[in-house]
Amino acid sequence: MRTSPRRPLILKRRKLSLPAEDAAASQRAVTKSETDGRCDRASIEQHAIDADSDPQKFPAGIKIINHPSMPNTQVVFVPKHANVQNIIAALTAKGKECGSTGPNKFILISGGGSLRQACPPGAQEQADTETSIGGGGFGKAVNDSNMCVSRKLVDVKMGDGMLLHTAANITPNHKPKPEEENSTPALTPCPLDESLTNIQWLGKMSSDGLGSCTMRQELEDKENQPPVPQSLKQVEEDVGSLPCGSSFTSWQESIAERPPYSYMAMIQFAINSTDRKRMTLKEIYTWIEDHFPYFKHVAKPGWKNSIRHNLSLHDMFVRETSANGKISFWTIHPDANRCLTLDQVFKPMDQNPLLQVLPYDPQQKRILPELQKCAPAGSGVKSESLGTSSSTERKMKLLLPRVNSYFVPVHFPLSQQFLQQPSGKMPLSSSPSSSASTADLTKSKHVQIVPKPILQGASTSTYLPLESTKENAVVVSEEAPSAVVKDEEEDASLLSSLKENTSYTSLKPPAWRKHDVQMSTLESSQSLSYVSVKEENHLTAKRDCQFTVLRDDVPLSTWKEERTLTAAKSPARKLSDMQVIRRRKSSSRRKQHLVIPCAEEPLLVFPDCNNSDSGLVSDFSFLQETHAPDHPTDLSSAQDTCPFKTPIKEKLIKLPVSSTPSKPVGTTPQASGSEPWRVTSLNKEGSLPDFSPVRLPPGTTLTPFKDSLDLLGFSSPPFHDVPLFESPQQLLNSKSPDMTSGPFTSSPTLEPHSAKRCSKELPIGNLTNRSLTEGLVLDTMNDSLSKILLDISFTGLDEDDRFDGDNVSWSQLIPELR
DNA sequence: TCTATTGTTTAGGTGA
DNA sequence: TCACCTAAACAATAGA
Ligand SMILES: [Mg+2]
Repeated sequence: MRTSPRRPLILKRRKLSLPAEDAAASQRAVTKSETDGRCDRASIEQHAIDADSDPQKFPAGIKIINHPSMPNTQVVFVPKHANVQNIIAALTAKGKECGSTGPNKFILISGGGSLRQACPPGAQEQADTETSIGGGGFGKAVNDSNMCVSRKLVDVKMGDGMLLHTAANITPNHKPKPEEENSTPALTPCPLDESLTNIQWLGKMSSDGLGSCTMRQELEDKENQPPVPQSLKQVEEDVGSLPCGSSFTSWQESIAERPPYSYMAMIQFAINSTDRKRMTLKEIYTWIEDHFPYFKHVAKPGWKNSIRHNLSLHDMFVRETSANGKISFWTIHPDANRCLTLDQVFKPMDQNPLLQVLPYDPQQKRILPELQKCAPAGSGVKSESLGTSSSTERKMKLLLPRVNSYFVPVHFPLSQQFLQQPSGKMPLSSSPSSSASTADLTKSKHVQIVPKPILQGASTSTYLPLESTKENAVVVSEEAPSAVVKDEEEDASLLSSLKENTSYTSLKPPAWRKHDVQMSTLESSQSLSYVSVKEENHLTAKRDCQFTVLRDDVPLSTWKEERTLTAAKSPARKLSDMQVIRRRKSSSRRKQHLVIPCAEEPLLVFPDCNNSDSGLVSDFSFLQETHAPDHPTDLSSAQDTCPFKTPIKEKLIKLPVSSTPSKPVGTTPQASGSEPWRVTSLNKEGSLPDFSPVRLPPGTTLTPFKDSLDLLGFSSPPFHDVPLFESPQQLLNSKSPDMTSGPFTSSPTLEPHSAKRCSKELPIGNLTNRSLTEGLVLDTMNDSLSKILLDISFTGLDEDDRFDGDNVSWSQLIPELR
């Protein structure tokens, strides 16, 4: 039935001959479940029974009663021994009874009682109250009369903050009147043929009842075996095992709901959830299963195949092996890693008004996960997806629009401190003479600039404006470190890293407060370094940086910072020991030759300004190491080293990355001996290789820049109308009017974030400008890519006595310019 | 040798 | 057309 993964799973309602079930047995079952002493079940049921002294009984002792307080809601008590068929039969029968006017929400309560195992007594009491009365947890049930989705979920508020997703609706788009609730079943037409049961969590289950977990696991090992449903109890246990006190999205709570993330996104989430930004395949499996019970309980085992497929297919996922070659770690290519984590994709809507206007991606039934945030723990914020069939119960607000823009973190090797604040706080104006208040600038200066260019054939490193409008543009290109340090400790730390994968760091409540982030030069270097500074803090990394403010090809300034690697804390360790072992393609099926660390890859130095620069290349280039190529082997195989080989991109840009006949190699002219992928990573539209799980539907334009894309051309000098900033202050005081009206202007907030090894993200110590982080999730890799927004903050310009307003010079800001 | 796991690649389908 | 999903073939590898 489910012919497409995008198609919601719908159980066709069938006429079921409800097997007569011994009422006594049913009652026994229920009673037994009550006497299991699991938290508040008895209380719940008792209360429910009190509210409805005549619960309807269905096969296997399933009882359905009206919710004591919630209209259109019924409580379904599922005895332990009831199987899925029983539940379906009961719901079907109930739905048939009530017809279109019947309750459209059902709260399923399993008789297993294991749900409450983890609940402390106090919490149980609370749960009892909330659940039975229906005011707390039940009250959160979404009851959107306008919702067009066919599924509604009812949360059962658990004692410790957990939410149990248990219910599904029966009648979509129908909000029965209260007086219709108890209508005689036989008297009303039954619309359930189309709708019953969009009960995904049931639908995924096979008809052969509830299999044992063990059996399921055995079969699950065979990836091509159909999934075996788990018992409700097991499911509930797993659900209950989710961390308490955290805010969960429905797919995190429910085994029924498939997470609205692509595999690629989930893999990124998984990998980025670790400090080292790497995971073994098994760890990825585990992480996904832990965070998305759907995959643990419902999804076919073939999802693992898909994971592997994605890992292999997408070039952003790079496999590295331990020094001994026995362990393969999957990492995200530093150029592609935006450090997407699960906690970044949702944020409380009430804390970011901007999000409320953010569009829903019509091309994705699933909400753009990367553009969403979830309510923080305990906030009680229930959200609902923006519009749509994805219809998660909670209100999901897009974090950022799927616009043709994204922020480019700019890493300044400044001795001055950085201060970043939400751009929305920034009274940036379109010109230095604007009304930007000094007071606002006192704390932070933001510059959001630079259109993201789409240029065909662009091949250089600097950003090009998409338009020759009046926008001020700052072009910043920076070399970012991209080395992956490997050493023998990898293996030793494997176990620990395995443990950390299950942490729920991503579930921490988003911090939507401003942070004045400061960093020293050293901190900057460390945090910016792709090497495992945190872990390998004996490394001190400097890197070449190029900072270019362009106007008509005139570089305002550039600097370079020499990057060195030293073994400060571990002198005994030689650099060679820390070489990245990255596989490259090989003839082997388990291909990918071992490659040298990125840090030692040939440096590609782009011209500071080049009309043909796409900016996209810069996006890569500034992330590259600038070491001299001390590994000729890597040089010789520059073509082969392109890790990005998404077929589409390859087809379009002929990236010489393929090791297969279907992926032509070497069709792209070598660009000055540099790694071609760094300079020719444009598809026909000039987009970046797609590292992003976020997709922007063609034609989507949320910023005014889009329309000016066609203004770009190779014949036009970049930043034709871009003023040249004489000073940082001027730069900071200037802002494109478009930006002020853009969707980003009010959103960014700061949140502590580990940013190492993340591209397009400005790590500042352990803190990262939230705006940058969020900006990273924007997909700029597709056709609609139109803009790059620079988010630059200069902290301390006002605090520092050395700086005197507009008198601040670049040389002051950048010591290298002196 | 067998099996399981892991990794790569191709192919086909679906929805927007 | 594209992104994404799913399935599958195939191979390398590790371990029993
Ligand atoms: Mg890959």
